[in-house]
Amino acid sequence: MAGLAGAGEPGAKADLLYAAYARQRLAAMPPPADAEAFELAYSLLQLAYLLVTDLETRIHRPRGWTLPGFRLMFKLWLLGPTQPARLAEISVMSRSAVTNVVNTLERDGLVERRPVPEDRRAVTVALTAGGEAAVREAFAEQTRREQEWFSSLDAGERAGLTALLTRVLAARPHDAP
Amino acid sequence: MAGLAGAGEPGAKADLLYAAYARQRLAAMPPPADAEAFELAYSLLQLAYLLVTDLETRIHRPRGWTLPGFRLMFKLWLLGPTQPARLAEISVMSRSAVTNVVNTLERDGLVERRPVPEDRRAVTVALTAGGEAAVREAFAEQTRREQEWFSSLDAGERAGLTALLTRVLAARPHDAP
DNA sequence: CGAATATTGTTACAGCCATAACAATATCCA
DNA sequence: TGGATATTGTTATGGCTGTAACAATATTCG
Repeated sequence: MAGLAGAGEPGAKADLLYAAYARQRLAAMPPPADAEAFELAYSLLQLAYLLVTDLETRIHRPRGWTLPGFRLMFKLWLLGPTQPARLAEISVMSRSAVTNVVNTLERDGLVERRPVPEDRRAVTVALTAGGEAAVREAFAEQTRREQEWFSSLDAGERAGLTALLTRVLAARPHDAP
Repeated sequence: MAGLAGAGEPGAKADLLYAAYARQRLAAMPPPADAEAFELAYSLLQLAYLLVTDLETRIHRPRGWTLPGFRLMFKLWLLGPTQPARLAEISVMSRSAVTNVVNTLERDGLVERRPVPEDRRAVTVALTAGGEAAVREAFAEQTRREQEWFSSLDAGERAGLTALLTRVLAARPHDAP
């Protein structure tokens, strides 16, 4: 507590001060406490959370859209009309989550559901013309903003970061999603 | 589409196949498309999402808790009784989100709200005995699981990954959260 | 062929998150 | 001192997420 209370620097971010403090406290604890594991997981989750929040509030919300909606539309943009079950699989999401996102996108005229003649249970989700325009517009802005976020790393460092993340992703625990 | 349709390997994860396909498609597009930026942001967000989902479903939900609830209790464990506004600040969350999480934790007897004599608007959130036991238990399990997730990297690589993430976090855009 | 099983999409429910508006209280400063 | 301003926590509303249950349809296989 005392370690954090000081926290004097004017531009200092509260989340970084907390992380440093937590790391130091955990380093003084016996196992299973693991200061390195904490710091890695914390920085990963925190960076992802901040990036998501930033993209959401800065790019998508002002247009009346959402980041999950954009990510789904982006997949449709690359893949063409796709069934919800397939979208859920490549997004590693539940089918009901896909249903919800598609509902709001459809309500706003960005995608449409089409029946599948060969399978009367199934449905295909497709971008409308408006949806495609929305994807193009948001995609350009989002790319620009992502570049800003990682501009503190040079190209080699960015490649190294991507490589490490990709390796962890590919080697994820066998009983993980 | 054709590039993804094949996707033959039995153990292949659909999200990784999609990422590889998207990267390849973007690489063939003119700017502002940026395949490297996409791959970096995608792998970061995807890894964070999968890790969060895994911790949530494997560790916290089975005990009737949630990951956001745990993260808040963990902060209380390190910091002691803390005001919601301060928790919101170090979590980079809205105050209403803190209110919601505290509500369910309080309902389940894991934390309690205490009035602050010096400021009649304010409140302090504190762990109960049950809450502290819950934190200790979940903390040990979560640390173990995090170690599993990153076991494909050696200690030096993990440190390098942490360093890169920390740098991006510290140098985040000035107008970002 | 037909019954058991699997798949598809949806709904109901609960939790988290954000924004906006609010009442209560505290602080500032003219 | 007292009115303007700021802060604190909560509520309302809407979107995303998961789990579980469901009806409709497809597939499997005895």
